[in-house]
Amino acid sequence: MSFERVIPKLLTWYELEKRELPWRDTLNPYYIWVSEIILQQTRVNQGLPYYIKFVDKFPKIYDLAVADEEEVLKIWQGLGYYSRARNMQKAANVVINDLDGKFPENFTSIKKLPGVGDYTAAAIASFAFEEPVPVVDGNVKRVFARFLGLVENIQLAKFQSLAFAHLMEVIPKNNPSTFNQAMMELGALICTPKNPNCENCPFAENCVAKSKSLQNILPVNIKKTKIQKRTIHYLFITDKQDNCLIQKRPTDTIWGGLYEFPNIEKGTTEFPLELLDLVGLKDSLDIKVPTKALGITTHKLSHQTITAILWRLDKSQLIDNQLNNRIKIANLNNFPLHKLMLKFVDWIHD
DNA sequence: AATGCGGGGCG
DNA sequence: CGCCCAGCATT
Repeated sequence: MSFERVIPKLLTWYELEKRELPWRDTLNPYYIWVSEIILQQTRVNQGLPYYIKFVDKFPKIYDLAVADEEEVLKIWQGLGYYSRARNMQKAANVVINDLDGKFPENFTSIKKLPGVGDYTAAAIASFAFEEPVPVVDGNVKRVFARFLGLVENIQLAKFQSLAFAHLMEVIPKNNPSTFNQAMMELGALICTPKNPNCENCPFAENCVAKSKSLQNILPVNIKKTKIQKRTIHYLFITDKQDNCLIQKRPTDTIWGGLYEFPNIEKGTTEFPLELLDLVGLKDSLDIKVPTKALGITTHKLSHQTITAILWRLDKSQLIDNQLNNRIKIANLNNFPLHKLMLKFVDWIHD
């Protein structure tokens, strides 16, 4: 069974079962772009409130281009993969400054924008401009592998290009956007990673995986991510005027561009004296080193498990150096903070 | 081709 | 507790 012949079944199913989502109500490439970036490696339910906040704060691409990076990161706070937000602002500036404010209108030129790869370029080009180029995301790869009974690892670039090439041949020239949406929707609602709902699948009679009872074996999805363990000591240091010190993370690390308390990474559990260096207290002789932490927590990410220890120190006066910003404790929440920092802020306000 | 990059929800 | 999500940039 060729894929092409079951497309009508897919489209019929989609019209009946599709979800109402705000970015499906627009042809504005800017809004579609925003939604696609937010949804990268992110579930619809998680991304939805961020989409609403984002387009409310930056209704036009110009608003995004001229915003402070910290404003953008503040909207993005808690969503993760923060390079997405930084790249979006770069791309917005490319459009405003180099492209005369006009969003690019075809796959190849859209893909040149920072943070836009094959998937996102295809999504925007098809949804906003009806260019017949297939989207190949995790959903589509899963549907494709099961339908054809392919046993290759869907994580490999080879599989990606195979699916792209194959779907490029069959994607309808008429209304390719609906085809793309439908493929992803099928993967999200029916052809799910675990326990796919084959009884209600429009492809049920034609699916190789189902005919061989391989629905729960396929797709082969091998990614070897070794989870790294780290311990980070954070310092909540304050003065008599209710100031504290925070610093900005460099962009080439986790949480790039977000703010946090001064910190160092060290495997031990007692107070690390190196923390004093960071806040200009290296030569102070009158420091009473804390023996008990204010709190300790385990922060789990998909690629590392961080043991975070928060230490509290009071000084009559704080020194803000190159590294640190001295801010009011009450103003912490004006800065973009990662989830671990938000945990700390909760502790402090308790 | 492999790795780093968040956070959350589900079985 | 492991899996995986409307992926991309970098090496």
